[in-house]
Amino acid sequence: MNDTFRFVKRKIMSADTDTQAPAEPNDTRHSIGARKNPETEAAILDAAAEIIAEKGIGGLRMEAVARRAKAGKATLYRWWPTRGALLLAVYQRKKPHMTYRDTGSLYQDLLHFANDLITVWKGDNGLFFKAIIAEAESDPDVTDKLREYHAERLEALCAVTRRARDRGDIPADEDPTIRAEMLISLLWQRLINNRLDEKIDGHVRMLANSD
Amino acid sequence: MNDTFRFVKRKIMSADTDTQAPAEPNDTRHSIGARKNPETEAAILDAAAEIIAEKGIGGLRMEAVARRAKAGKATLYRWWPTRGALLLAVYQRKKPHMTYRDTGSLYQDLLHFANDLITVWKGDNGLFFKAIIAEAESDPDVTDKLREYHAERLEALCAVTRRARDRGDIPADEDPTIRAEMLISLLWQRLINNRLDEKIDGHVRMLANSD
Amino acid sequence: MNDTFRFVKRKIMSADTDTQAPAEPNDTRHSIGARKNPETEAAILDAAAEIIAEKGIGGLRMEAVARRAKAGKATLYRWWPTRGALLLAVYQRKKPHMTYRDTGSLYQDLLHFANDLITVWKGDNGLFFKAIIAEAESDPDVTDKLREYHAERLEALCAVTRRARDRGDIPADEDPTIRAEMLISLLWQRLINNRLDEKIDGHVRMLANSD
Amino acid sequence: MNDTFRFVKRKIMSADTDTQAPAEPNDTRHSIGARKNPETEAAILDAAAEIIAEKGIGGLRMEAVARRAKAGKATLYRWWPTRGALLLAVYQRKKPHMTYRDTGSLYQDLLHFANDLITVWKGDNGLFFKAIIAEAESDPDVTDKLREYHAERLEALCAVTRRARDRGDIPADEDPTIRAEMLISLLWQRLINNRLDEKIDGHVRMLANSD
DNA sequence: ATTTAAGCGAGACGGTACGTCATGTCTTGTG
DNA sequence: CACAAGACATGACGTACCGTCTCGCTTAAAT
Repeated sequence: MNDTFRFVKRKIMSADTDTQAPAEPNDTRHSIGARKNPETEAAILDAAAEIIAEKGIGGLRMEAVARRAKAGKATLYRWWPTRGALLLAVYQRKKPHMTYRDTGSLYQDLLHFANDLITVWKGDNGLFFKAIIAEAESDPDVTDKLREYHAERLEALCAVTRRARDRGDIPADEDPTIRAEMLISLLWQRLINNRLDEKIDGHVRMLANSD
Repeated sequence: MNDTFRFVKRKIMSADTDTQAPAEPNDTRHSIGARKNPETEAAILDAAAEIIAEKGIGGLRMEAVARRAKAGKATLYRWWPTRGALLLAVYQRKKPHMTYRDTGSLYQDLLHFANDLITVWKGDNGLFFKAIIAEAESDPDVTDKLREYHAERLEALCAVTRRARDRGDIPADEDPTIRAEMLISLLWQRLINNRLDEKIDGHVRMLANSD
Repeated sequence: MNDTFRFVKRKIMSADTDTQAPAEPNDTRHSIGARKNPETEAAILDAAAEIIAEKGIGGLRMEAVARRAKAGKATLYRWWPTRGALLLAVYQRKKPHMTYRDTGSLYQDLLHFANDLITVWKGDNGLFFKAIIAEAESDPDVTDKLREYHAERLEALCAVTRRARDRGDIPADEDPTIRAEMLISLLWQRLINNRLDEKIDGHVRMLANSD
Repeated sequence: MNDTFRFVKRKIMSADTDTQAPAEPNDTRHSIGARKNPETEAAILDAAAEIIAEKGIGGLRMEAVARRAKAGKATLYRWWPTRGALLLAVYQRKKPHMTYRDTGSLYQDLLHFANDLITVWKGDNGLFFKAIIAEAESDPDVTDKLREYHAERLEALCAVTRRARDRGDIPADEDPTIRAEMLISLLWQRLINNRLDEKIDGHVRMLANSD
């Protein structure tokens, strides 16, 4: 077999009205071999986060993410095949780390928790969390993840109410998850209704009252 | 210019009620003069309700509504210019009428309310309400309407807690909206997390405990 | 049914980095009702013709046609669902009208025909015809159409050879399509091999010789 | 950054030999040092030939070739940088060896040649040759190669017509390439139009007639 | 014997085009 | 003038290939 037909030559495309403009071919990212490029991942998650922050989850378009991240759509879909997956990945990066205090007073502990969460949610995080709630309506994966978040947060807050029960601040026969779930539910509702600014100390006091 | 070369190869459409239903071509609705035709409105809202029930709110397409209702898209957009507006109109027609009992016991009253609402939500209504919550994330009109619903329900439930306060079942200095809002928030959270089946009597008992 | 939910309001999109630039919304074509818009058809066929003339059939992209014609892709696909269909429609518009002379000399008649066709093919028409030949390899519709073209041209040219046979210029028992098909085949081969410039009078003379 | 949220929902691929064939994962080919591996070359050309035979040249994808040949895309592009180059290499391997007989009768010689070529083309070779004609429309290298093939075949067939002229079977002053080119052109046209089955003896007889 | 250099399978990457779908606007013809 | 019908420009969808790239490896030739 000879090499008669081996001729290396690339067709040069003349700059063209019809073919989509390839823009300037400057500092584009490249493959780093047969494995995921962390720079690409970061660029995509950053882009998605920016867009969600700007327009909410309803305005999150996969194309727009790829465009802003200067990534190919195939790359985007390779790692995050649905909008929900992308949304969750973004949220994961900025998931707030909540601290749960132990002041010896249930009222103080719950109030601190509530105020901390409200503070966090007044920034971008609230917008993201609302987006996840909205997406959960249609994406079962997001639904599951949302419930998982809820369970985690509930469990953490239960440590507070359990301490209170051990101290005798709330009835010994009451499930400590009850008051924790009530508080978290209240905060979800306030977030959804854009009512984070309204006062909650009355509610917290009610929850902290022994009986 | 003749059409010699126009030959259309149409792909076979998957049998889907909305996608291409010619149905019976008789009895088409017509204009009834220079005013809105109630038959048209009913047909559209029915169609929308059916589609939401079948595929959820994420599957609600204006085109599909028009097609199923045998209505023109222009007609549809004339009266319900956004998906949210249509959604709200549909919900308006099937909004549950809640009854608030007066048994003389706060625990019983709240439990009845909660169980009634849970029962309602386990049918289509819950799906619709979740859809509205999701849509509220991106449509300010829906957000407003959702808050309005919440306020209405809250006010109605407050009648219950106010009676309890008057009876002395809860502290006299406590805002009666507090326990009402807590209960409603709990139910929202349960709806969102698909946890309507879990028990709530412990929570209600806590809310009904006086001091 | 009240009109509580009827609120006409369009969301104004802020000019945006992510959403594809909508360009200037100047003199865009519009629908003219529930029927095909001839302006649109013309714009699309013009655009396709230009692109083929510039880059050949291999460079014909449906997207590029839509872009240049300022037409939607859906519109394009509605009327010309394949590249081949579009190609044929374009060719139809510029199909050369051949004239077949009757000089009393077979040689002269064939030579005129050949030179006329060569002249036509040296312009865009040859490029188009080559494109159709190429497309026929993969698109059965184009294959059929190409054969049909061939048959038409053959039939027309047969009138010339039939006259010659009646005159006794070629054997009475010879099928008149034979020499016609030979000449056309020769010209096809010359077109495909970019050899239209090479002389053909020797070939024509051979075909015109009685026997 | 963990991968908690990376969950890939892969669609079920339609069973297609090229699309995702892991096949036996053993005995992978390797480099044999700083030179081209003949096994690789064979595997690639075989794969390409199979695919063309199955789906035609329009269905020839570089990716599919690499996949089926279990070769890296870089390897493929290193040696055959364009589809046309690959196509030509494949054709080179199965290029029919034509025999040109000398029966002493021009009619018999031409008829044998024509029938031999038709027989060859009715197998895969015709498909390949049509593919090359199609590809020539857009790839100048293929155009050149095609013309070269044509010239070779023409020259070989000219030996036949030249003998006939020497015998006095055709006019002494006629270029022997003329009848050879006519016959080849006819066969090309028949191939392109899928008309290889139609009879050609009338045409050949005309070409064999002396004066 | 060790270094160097290239071939090789693998597959991620930035892209472009595909063909389909829904959007919201429009213009018709009918009643 | 409301209405059905549906064409239209727009743009996102998710998929498929393109041609380039880097990786980690294998082997043979050069040192």
